[in-house]
Amino acid sequence: MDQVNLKQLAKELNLAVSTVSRALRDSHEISPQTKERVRELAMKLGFQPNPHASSLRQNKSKTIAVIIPEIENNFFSQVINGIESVTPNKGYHVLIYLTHEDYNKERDILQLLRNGRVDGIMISVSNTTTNLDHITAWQQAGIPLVLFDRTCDELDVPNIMTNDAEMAFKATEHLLKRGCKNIAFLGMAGNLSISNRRKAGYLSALEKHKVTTPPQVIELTAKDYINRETLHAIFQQPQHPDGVFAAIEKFAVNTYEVCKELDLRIPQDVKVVSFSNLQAAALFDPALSTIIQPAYDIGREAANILFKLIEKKMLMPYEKKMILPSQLIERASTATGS
Amino acid sequence: MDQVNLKQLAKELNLAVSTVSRALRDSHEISPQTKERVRELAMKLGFQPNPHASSLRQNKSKTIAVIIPEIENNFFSQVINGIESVTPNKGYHVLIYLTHEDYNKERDILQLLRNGRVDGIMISVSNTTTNLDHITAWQQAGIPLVLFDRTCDELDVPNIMTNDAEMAFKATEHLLKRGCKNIAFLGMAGNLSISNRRKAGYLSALEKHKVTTPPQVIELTAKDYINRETLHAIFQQPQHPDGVFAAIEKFAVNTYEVCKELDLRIPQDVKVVSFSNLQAAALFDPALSTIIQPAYDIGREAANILFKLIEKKMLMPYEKKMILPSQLIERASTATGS
DNA sequence: TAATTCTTTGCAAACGATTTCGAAAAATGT
DNA sequence: ACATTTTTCGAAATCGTTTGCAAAGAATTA
Repeated sequence: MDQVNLKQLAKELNLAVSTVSRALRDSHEISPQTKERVRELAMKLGFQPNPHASSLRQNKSKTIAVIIPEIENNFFSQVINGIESVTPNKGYHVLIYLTHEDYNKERDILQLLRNGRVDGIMISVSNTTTNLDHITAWQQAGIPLVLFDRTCDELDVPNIMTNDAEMAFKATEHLLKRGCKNIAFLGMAGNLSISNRRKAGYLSALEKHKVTTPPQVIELTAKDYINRETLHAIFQQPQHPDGVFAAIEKFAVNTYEVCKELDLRIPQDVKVVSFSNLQAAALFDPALSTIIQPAYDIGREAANILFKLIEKKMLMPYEKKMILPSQLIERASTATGS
Repeated sequence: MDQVNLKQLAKELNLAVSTVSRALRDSHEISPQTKERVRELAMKLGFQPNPHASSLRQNKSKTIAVIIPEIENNFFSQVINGIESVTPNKGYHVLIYLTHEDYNKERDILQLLRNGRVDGIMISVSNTTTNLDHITAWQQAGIPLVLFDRTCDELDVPNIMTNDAEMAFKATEHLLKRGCKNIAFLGMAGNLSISNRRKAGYLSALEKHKVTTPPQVIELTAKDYINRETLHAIFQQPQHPDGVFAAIEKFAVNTYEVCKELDLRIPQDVKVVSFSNLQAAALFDPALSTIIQPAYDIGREAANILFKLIEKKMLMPYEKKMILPSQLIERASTATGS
C-alpha cells in the first residue's frame, strides 16, 4: 500500500517539501497560484497526510478516549452518540475502552494512554473504583479530562451529570403518593457517587414523608443471576416491599423477572420505577415508569467541555459542574391498584 | 506534560538510545544485566513509548476502526463488546465511527482513514450504500478489511454474518403454523444484502407452504414517525395482516406501538416475530418472539479474522465467509389465540 | 539609485522510536 | 599467542510532517 506523501508531491511539482506542506495548510506565505497547483495534485492523488508524522511533530493526536464500564447499556450508547455528534466537526477521532466495572482495567487503560496517544479523555468510573490515584495522576500530568455520570466528588475535575438526588427524591415520593409503604432501593454495590446521590434522594424522601418502615437499601451487582437470587429471597418474605426504586435499569428488569417467577403482580402487589434509557420501557408488561437521563446531551456537553480544555479555553463556572435534568415518566408499573 | 522518552532514559543510564530501545523490546543482543537496569528505571519513571514515533517508524498503528451505521442498537453494542474481548490482548486500540446510515459519511470516513491511521477496519455498511467503490478501493490498497452482518455479496471480502435466510424462513413458517394467513414482511428500505436475504427466506417459506395471499413486503426507514405512519395506514385497512415478521427490532417496536393505537390485540389479532437482540423482549406486553443473533460472537470472530489478516496469516476457507447461527425464541407474541 | 520592506520559496533541523551497520570487547578455538 | 567467532553496544539513518531561518526576487520607499 504505497501511500502518497509530501515528498512525492514535491518532486512531481518541482517544489520543496516545506512549500507543499505549507500550501496544503493554507499558509499565508504561499502564493495563490502555487497553492492551487498543489491542491489540485493532492486532490488528484488522494493525498492524506500521515497522522503519525503529524502527531509526532505537533505533539497532538487529534484523538480522544472514552472510557466506560460497559457498552451493552442504552445510556452509554446514547452518550457515545452524543460525543460523536461533536468529534467529526472538530476533526477528532474517538477511541473506546471498556473497563467491565474493573478498577484494575481502568487503571491500566489510563496508564496505557499516558503517552500522547490521546489529547484528552472522558471517563465514567467503574463501580469497583475506590482509589482515585490513577485519575489524579492524569490530572496532574495536565492532560484534559472530563468525568460524566459516574463522577467523583472528591476530585476537582469538570464533570457532567444529571440531577440524581432530586430525581430519586421525586421517584420515591411518586411511589409514596401511589400508596407504597415499604419501598426498597436497588443500588449498585460499591461506593459510586452516583449510587450515593440516588440513595440520598431516596432516604430524604422517606424522611420528609415520615415513613416509619425502615429504609431497605439493597446492593446488587453486575451479574444478573446473583441479582435474581437476592431479589428472590427478598420477595419471598411475607413482608416483602410493595415498591421498588431501581437506580439502574438492569435492576428493574431483574425485578420484573423475579416478580413473574413469584406470581407477584405489578403494580398491584409491587410498584416499580427505575432510572432507564430504554425506549421500549413503554412496551413492557406492564409499561415501566422511568426516569430518563439526557444521555445524548450529557455526551455532547462532555465532549464540548473536553474540547474547550484541549483548546485551552477558559471554562464558564457552570461548565465545571454541569447538571442536566432528567425526566420522570409515569407509566403503568406505578399506577394505583384500582 | 513532560513525557519520559528514550533519550532521557539513555542519559540517566549512560547508554545509547538504541541500547535502551533494544533492551525494552527484549532484544537478544542486549545482556541480561543491562536489560534489568533499563527495565528498572523505565518502570520507575513510568516510561511509555510514544506511539506516534513507533507507528511512524514501523508503519503500523496498533489501531483498528469499527464502522457501524448506529450505536443505539443492542446488536451493534454487543458486537463492539465482542470486538473488545479480543483487542486488548493483541495490544490494539479501537476507533469507533458512525455513519448514521449515510453513504456519504461512510465514504468520507473510509477516505479519511486511508493514511495509516488504522491497520484494518471492520464495517457494517449503511443502508444507503449502493456504490461500493470506496470499499473496493480499500481492498485494492491491500489494507485488511472485514465485513460483518451488513455484508456485500458482490465483494470478495471476508465476512461474518448469521443465517439470515434460514431464520427468516423459520420465523415465517412459525407464523404460518400458528395460523397466520396474511403475513407482512417489514424490511429496511434500500438494497441491503441482509434485507434481501431475510426477504428471500420469507418469500420461500410462503412459497413452500403454498400461501395464496400475495406477499406483503413493506419497506420502512430509520425514522420512527414515518414508520408509524406507514404501519398505521396498513393496519387500518380491513384486510390488514394477521402476522408480522420484522427484519429489524425497531420495526417490531413500531408495530407494537401502532397496534396499541389501533386497539389491535397481539397475538389474537396480529402475531409478531422479529429479529432482535433486546434482552428485555421477554418483558414486553406481550413477550416478543425473537430471533436472537449471536452479536457478541460475530464481533469476536470478525476481530479474530481481521487480526489474522493483519498478521498476514492464511485464512481457513470457512473464515472467508463465516455464518454463525441465530436462535428463534417463541414467546407470547406468536402464541395461538386460544 | 540605493536602501528598505514584503512576498515567496527552499534548506535543514526537529519530533521519538526503530533498525541497519559497524566497531569494540569478550569468549572461543587452534 | 594468534585467529576467529560471539556478544554487546553505539552512531547514524529512517519514517513523513512541520517549522525556524535564510535567501532570492519583487515591490516599495527614501
